[in-house]
Amino acid sequence: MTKSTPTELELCALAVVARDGEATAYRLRRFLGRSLSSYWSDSAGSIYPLLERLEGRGWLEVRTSPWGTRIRRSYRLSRSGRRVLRGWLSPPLPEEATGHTYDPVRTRMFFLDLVSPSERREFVRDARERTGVHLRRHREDLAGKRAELTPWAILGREGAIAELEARVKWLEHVLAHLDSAVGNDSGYARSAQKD
Amino acid sequence: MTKSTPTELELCALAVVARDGEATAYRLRRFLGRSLSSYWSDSAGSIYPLLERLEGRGWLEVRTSPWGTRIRRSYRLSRSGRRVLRGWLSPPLPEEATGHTYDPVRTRMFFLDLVSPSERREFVRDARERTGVHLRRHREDLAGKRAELTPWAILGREGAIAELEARVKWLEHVLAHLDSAVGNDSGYARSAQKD
DNA sequence: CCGCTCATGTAACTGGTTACATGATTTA
DNA sequence: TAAATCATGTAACCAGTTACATGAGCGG
Repeated sequence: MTKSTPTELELCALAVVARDGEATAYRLRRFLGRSLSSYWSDSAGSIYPLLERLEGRGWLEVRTSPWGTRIRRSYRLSRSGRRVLRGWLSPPLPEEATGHTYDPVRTRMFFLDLVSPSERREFVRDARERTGVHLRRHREDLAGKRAELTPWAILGREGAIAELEARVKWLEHVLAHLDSAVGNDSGYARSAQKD
Repeated sequence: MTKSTPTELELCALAVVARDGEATAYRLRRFLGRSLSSYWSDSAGSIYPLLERLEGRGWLEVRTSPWGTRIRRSYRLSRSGRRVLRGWLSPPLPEEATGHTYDPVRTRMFFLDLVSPSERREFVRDARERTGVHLRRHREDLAGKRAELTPWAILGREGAIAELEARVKWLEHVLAHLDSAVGNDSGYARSAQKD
């Protein structure tokens, strides 16, 4: 029936429409824009075509109403859209969805031997520092909004915090390793010349 | 000088070339294909144009040699490529790089009230189960290869394991919450009808 | 000489980004 | 009434995916 598997952004859009009963492109943009994650973008250039696409696939129904010289489009979940959404929230989760996520810091870690020991240390320290900032921001956000959040939003945020905590701990583990390991810049410098 | 910030895949390519001294598109593909993460793809359609692009920007130098009727292209890091690579591995890390990662399970968690309590439970149980499988796979992989890995590869893998452990713990926390919270299907069914 | 792996590509497509453009409504 | 915010879009571009196509070298 439906060929292409929907993207996460598309599914998230369906979920927002379902949660709110109905939604406009603008509402969806605001929702996405409020996210603390850089993964979600609220650019008009992605949202407007996306909703048209979902309507084209029959997952959303559009209701238009005049609005000055323009047209206001409000979307509701169709029956087949509901089905897609339920599938998204039901086992089995796709294989890739439960693996480790993509972490730019971790990727760089694999290649850290390409720079000098002192640069490594600075890199890891910086990473820990900045992750700590994100962590604090998340904790404050959760503390401040706790009362107005649904249990699911709270659990979700706790997940993000747990992930950040794990990363800080890991980076401290790396730092400890760096301090204990042999490695002085002069030794590196010699070998680096050769390459 | 250089307008567009390079993608992570491009930077990773530079790093692989630097690590190996020189590399062909095929070597890079194999490297990417071996990754346990679904983030990295080894499709020819991305790799070959990517290396051409990097050469066009002056970050890689190509050395061609005849190979039957075809041409073999081997890439080495140029001086400016080395500079870009060092920037990648030096503070300050970009803001987005140190935030929480994109986690498909967590995203779904925010919308879990759209399905019934029993479906929620099944979803979370499935997620925990599958994350556990990934975790075990990673632990085995690390145990098996530890001897042949560089310290950086080991630390990187430990980071992935730490992240997966944190997710399992979080999902168990969610599960405990589900068990303790009120929530029976009949109650949900009634309110779900209305929407 | 057959099949496998090593190896090199191309073409069509697509989802998302960036940058631009503008109308309607509310608030100070 | 001016500025801010709410709201709706478009067009050019681009990285990466999917699917296809094929040559080289080697072991049985």
